[in-house]
Amino acid sequence: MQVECRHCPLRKHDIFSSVRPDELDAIQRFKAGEMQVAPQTSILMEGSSSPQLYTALSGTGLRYKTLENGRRHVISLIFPGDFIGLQAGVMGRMNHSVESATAMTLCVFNRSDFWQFFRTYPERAYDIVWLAATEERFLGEALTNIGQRSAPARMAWALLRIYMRMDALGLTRDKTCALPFRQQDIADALGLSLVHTNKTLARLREKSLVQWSDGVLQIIDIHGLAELAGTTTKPPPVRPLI
Amino acid sequence: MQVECRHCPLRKHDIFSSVRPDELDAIQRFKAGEMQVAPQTSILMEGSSSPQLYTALSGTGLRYKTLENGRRHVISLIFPGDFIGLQAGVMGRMNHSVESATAMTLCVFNRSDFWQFFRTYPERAYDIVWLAATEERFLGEALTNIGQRSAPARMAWALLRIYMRMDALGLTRDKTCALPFRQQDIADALGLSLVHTNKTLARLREKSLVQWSDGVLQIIDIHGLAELAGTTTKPPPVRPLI
DNA sequence: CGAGTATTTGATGCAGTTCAACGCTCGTGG
DNA sequence: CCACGAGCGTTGAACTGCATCAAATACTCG
Repeated sequence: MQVECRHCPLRKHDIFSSVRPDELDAIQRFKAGEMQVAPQTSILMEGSSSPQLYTALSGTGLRYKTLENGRRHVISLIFPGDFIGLQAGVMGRMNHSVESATAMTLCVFNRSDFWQFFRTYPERAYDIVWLAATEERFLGEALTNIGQRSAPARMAWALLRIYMRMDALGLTRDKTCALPFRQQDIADALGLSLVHTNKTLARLREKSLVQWSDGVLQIIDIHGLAELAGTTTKPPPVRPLI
Repeated sequence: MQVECRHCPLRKHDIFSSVRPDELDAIQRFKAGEMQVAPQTSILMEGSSSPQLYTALSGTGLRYKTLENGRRHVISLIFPGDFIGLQAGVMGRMNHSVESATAMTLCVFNRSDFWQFFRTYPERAYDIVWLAATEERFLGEALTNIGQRSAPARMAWALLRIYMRMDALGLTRDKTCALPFRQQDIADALGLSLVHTNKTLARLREKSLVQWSDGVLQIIDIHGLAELAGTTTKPPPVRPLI
């Protein structure tokens, strides 16, 4: 049985902005269905023109690009509430691939309804621009992180980002949250080799900043981590949920 | 004297999609004025909440972020036709700074009119999403480039990108175009040191791929360059112009 | 129990950083 | 009109953070 939008479990979190009931109904009508995917399942492929767009309801995933030489770069991680496939929605084809890391539940929208929805509900259209601008902002930060910082700083930045986002979704307890990725995924996201990623993690562990093992991330010294990362521990901004 | 939108010199280029006359009038009304800036002038500051948005009419600039440690990362270069300040437009404040590289002419819009324009002209609102999605796409590519490729490949990718964009604007002649940046700017964009950037450029020159000196970029072997960069020489897609 | 996958650790090498110095051009002021 | 300094490009030398290679240790699952 599908979740009705007005009972969407995500909306109870403060991180998501509230919408008027009539607009919630509009989102409900826009929603074409739900989809369950197993871990490590391909959701969107680079170059493909998917007829569907998604919003992650539960579970985590990752966006990545593969290169001619076989390497890949993980562009960003996907958390519940993230909108997936905007590029396919407006440009017709994806420029990166999307894959689940854990089992995921996805809210499905038809691309063919996208324009109609966009035109009819300008406030929601604005939300979509907001999401796109926020993603742009994130990517700019990630670019800066990878381009200018050392491996430990990159790692600290990434782990802190992940933790703050999970925290905003109520998915943390006692400075601990699930981090269902492989070290290889993080390595590919930070532009580091797997070996060096592992050694960098070991150093952060020795310095009593974080602990990550068996898919569980524990923040031990959040301020030390933030200082190393060169960021603050400010929670992510309130964001729209489509 | 200001340029009227319907006589905008940029629109004659095929790279920009055409709009209906009545919509051109709407853009004209949205336009609040024009601004001339000297080279190396700050246009938007990170953290500021600018009351204005811009479109570059002529000249080039760059977006960058500065870090606590004094380093900076150049997120992207700005060419004529680029929309500037979307983040300030939708989120109220910029996450990066914008600065001119050459003298620039900017088309000025008031942020206070933005929502009204957005709501009234859904096709143009859609264009804005398109621009945001395209920027997101570019940043994803840049991230992949910096995260996974060697210095020569990064450099080749960047120079090729720049050249293709300039070409689409009719700003090239005989495989040659102006490239009004310092080596330090490119270094900061690619996450390389200035010294290594210089040496990498020297290597590309020795291999007869490109030549860049005195602010002029000359592509000598575009296919060799594309191969090194791991990309194609496909021209950038047709894009909207606000 | 064996195969496949993920994590960990050690050893070695190199791509890229950092430090340092020099040349060129241009603007400024004596 | 020349001296000086600032900014940018170039080059050499030394160092190092990270990649690469290699191999051992878990762990899961058929």
